[in-house]
Amino acid sequence: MIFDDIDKKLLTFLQTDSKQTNKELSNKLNLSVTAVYERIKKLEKDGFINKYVALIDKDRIDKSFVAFCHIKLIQHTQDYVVKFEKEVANLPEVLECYHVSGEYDYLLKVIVKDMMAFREFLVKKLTSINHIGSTHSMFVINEVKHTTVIGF
Amino acid sequence: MIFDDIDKKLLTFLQTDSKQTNKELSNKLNLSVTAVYERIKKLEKDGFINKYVALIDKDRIDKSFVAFCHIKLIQHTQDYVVKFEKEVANLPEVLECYHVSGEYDYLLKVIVKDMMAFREFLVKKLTSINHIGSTHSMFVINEVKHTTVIGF
DNA sequence: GTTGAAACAGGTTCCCC
DNA sequence: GGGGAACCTGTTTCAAC
Repeated sequence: MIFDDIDKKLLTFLQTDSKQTNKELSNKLNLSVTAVYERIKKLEKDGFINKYVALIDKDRIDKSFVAFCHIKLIQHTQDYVVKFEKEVANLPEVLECYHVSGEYDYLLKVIVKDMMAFREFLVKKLTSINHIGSTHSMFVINEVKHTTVIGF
Repeated sequence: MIFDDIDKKLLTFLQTDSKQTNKELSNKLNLSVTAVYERIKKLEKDGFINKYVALIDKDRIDKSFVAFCHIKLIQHTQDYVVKFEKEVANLPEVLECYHVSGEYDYLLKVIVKDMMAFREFLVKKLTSINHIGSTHSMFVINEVKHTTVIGF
């Protein structure tokens, strides 16, 4: 299949604002509305576009506290790993969880109301998961950049 | 202003899939289409919803390599900090940049094609920014969870 | 890939309760 | 504040080039 520079531009536009009309996009891309429509459908069908979502203001809904948690497991048997990953994925406070290289096994991005809520989360939810060896948390002092737009 | 449980549910639905019709949402929320429409407009106007975007498959566009970089600055004068943050924010490979507590000053989420591209990025772009003292990179081995949905 | 037009669906407005 | 119907804008399909 063909995936050209116009598709790349189109994806960039849609990653920035998915509520633009096909007419607006057709102007920016110097294409007809029909061509834009067909390209978008192709990008959706071929799995380039996963989904369309609303991004909300975390401060506005009282989730201003962001922290990153390093986690080390006690053991790394298949059983332990699978169970840990499953339980972590089910925690709504955990937006992201990665298995990473380095001293620790996992890196988690956690979002809660405030420091107190974070303490709650850490004690009641996170460390109550079995198999966790040690954790190390970093608090976000300031968000310098945060985008969902992947550039080309 | 009022921000009730229905609004919370609505935000959760929109964070998951913003292409749902108001009719579908009205069914899920047991409201009329008009009520859904007005609530969404209110949430947009009041800044709860920042924007609507398309989320794309990073592997599909050859950006499969994700790394987190810890960065320590040489100095922390206002000048240095402002300049560093500005330059980092301009790098398209950097999706997220946080000023964090702990041993290092910043934590960056970087996305590129592969390990070689990451090396390029590190040597040519990141460390060519002045004022950087030291860096420490963690590579993502596996993405266990990655969502943009902030829960209530 | 383009244009134009027709058909349709959904968003938007208004008036009612 | 919510519901129903009319209106209007954008999407979708299709034809012909």
